Amino acid sequence: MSKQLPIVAMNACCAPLSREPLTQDQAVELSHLFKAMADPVRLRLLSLIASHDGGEACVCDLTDAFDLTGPTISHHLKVLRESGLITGDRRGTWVYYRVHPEVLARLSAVLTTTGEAVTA
Amino acid sequence: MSKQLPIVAMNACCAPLSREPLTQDQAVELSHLFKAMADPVRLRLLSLIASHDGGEACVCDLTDAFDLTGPTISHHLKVLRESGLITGDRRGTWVYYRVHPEVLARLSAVLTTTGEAVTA
DNA sequence: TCCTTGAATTGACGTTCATCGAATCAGGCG
DNA sequence: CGCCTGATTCGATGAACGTCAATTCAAGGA
Repeated sequence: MSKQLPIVAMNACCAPLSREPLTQDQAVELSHLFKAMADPVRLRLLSLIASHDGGEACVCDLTDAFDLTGPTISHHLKVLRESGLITGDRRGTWVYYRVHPEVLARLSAVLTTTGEAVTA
Repeated sequence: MSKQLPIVAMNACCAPLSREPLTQDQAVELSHLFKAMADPVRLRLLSLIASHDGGEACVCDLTDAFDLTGPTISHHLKVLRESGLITGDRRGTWVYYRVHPEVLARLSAVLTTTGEAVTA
């Protein structure tokens, strides 16, 4: 399920915000990523996955960390998945998620205020 | 108008996402900032202001860059302002906006995937 | 084969959000 | 003072979003 990188994630994006104005297209592209992170539950999911041992976490672990129903967690994971921030991988009964570090790094680079370029 | 930094922006935030799981409070706090950037218009506003000569831009310039009405631009600027990403400063007839580089830098640091710490 | 457990999908409901037109506020100038 | 221009606020409307209960799907084990 969803092994490949969504297109949106790959060409995201551009020079640092403070360097030159974003084009309309770049802004739309970036907004999808920021929208995916614009929710406390998804931010915690992201950090739970990213900081988990082995760089991956099973849905069962994630669900326990919240006071929310399974379907809701599943929904948020889908949003993160479709934005290209994470990938899911079924192994037997369980599904494991891991983050795409390059995408996170790209976003980090876009927000950079110093002249530094972050090579992914 | 709104010269001081909103509280939300100042203690945002924390170790990199990949280092350790965010607390509920940290996630809520960060989500406000990401929500403010989760819109193409606001991203372009932010980059227009940040990359403008002298680090500031007048609302009149900003409005011209979009196919949107004045009130709509004003609304987006308010969202950015209340999130702590920018400040507005009235000088005579015109209002000039500039970004808070520290806040952007903080966000960038949170998304960092390498072990690097970015000192603001 | 059937049943059980983990995860995703569907459909519905209430809330939040982007956008606009109209009205209002803030300064400068005649 | 009265007007004009730039910017914000207010109120309304339609779309997008977060959440849940119920259902469906996937993979193992009896």
